[in-house]
Amino acid sequence: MTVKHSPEPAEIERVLKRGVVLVEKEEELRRLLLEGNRGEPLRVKLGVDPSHYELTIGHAVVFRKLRQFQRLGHKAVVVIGDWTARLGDPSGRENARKPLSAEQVKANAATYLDQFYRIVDREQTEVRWQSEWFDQFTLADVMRLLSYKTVAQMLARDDFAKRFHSGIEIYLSELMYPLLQGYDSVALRADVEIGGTDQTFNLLVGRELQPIFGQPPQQILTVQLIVGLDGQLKMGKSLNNYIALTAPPNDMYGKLMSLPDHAMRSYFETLTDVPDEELEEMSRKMAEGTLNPMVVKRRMAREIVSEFHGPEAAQAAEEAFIRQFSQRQLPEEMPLYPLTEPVNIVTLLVEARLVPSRNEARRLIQQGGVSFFPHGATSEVQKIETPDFMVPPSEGAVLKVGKLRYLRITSPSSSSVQS
RNA sequence: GGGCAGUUUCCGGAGCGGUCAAACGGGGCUGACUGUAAAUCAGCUGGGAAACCUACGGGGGUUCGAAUCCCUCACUGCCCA
Repeated sequence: MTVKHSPEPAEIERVLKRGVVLVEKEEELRRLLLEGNRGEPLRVKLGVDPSHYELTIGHAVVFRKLRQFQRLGHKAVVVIGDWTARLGDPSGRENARKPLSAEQVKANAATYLDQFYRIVDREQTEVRWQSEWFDQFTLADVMRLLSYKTVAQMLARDDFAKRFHSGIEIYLSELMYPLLQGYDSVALRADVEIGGTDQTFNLLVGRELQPIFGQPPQQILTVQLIVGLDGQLKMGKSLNNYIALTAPPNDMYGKLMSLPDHAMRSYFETLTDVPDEELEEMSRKMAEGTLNPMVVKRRMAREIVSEFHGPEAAQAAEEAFIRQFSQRQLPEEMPLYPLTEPVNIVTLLVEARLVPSRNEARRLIQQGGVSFFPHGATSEVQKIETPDFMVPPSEGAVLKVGKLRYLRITSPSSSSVQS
């Protein structure tokens, strides 16, 4: 692997600006990217928290940035934070987390990397584990590390400060977190570290630690965190406002369409390669009222789904979306449920797992949220008004619960004939 | 080491012996409107057909009856040393 000989300045600017919030010493990083690092690829570090493995498209923002570095010929260095996972990332968190078993960490890391390699080039990636160096650490090493930072410096970090002032507990182990993560940069001789804006403090600690250990300080670059489906809070699994990185195309498309308009710009910037000039123009036209935001959002959804699943899948997802939601037709794909004899609606909804409890099913019926299409797409809609309704075992009949939940009835005999 | 305050349903937070599955807000869900947007309006939001069961940090008690009183254990915050 070699560094690109004459990297395009425009490409470099894109790496430095697009979706980026902060570059510490931008000039230095630009120079490294332009002139190279004495012929060596830069080692671009990303810390991975193996207590999470269900990734969201929010993670993809950082991954894409990493890939941009790779395209310039640089090397991704991934650190699996098996030690820091035991402390729990204090970022925006309130409760201590249970420590994970070694096997769990390993399994999580494997799942994480599978998803990671959907975006980042495996060949240009080096994977390392914190335990490689921290298992060797002695108490003396720990003490030395602790002596480099003061309490006041640690409390400068805004989430610590907030917790401290509002009387929420902060464990000493949590205070170690930035130091351990920072030391990773030393162990790896990182040239650059990237992360979300919530990692800024941790990245800076790495930068401060390296010179103490006789290394040049890493450059740091943070990318925007995208907001979740609610349009307010950052996307996260615990907030249940996320789109999974592995979400199937139709699901991903639909969720993207449900984003509030104001979130579109940052999604475009961080998850697509649509040029800035085009984005400017779209913003302008929307402000003038000559361009319908819905059209823009479709473009956004298409571009992003295409990033993860390719253009054909994106196109198909768009068509399915328009059929189902704009034209209010039934979706083509839905779960099947075999039925041989009439079954009570409440029982069916629970057994088909469309609803978590019988009370919930009854509530939905009472609220007019359940409807029935006796003959599938071609038939009339029938609103179910009583929990005593019996669902007939008619092939192709469809149940709709709320806006998104569907079930198609099949009769086992006929489906076996078909197959 | 000592003193004080606290631990409530998904989250925040009321409740201070029965009328508590628990006010209110947030979130979520359903419906109306719509561009599956935002905003808005209305309703619902432990399980069970019901009897009733499970829930108010853990355990034990007092009482006809406890989220509410007592003891104890655990955890957290604050103050003094």
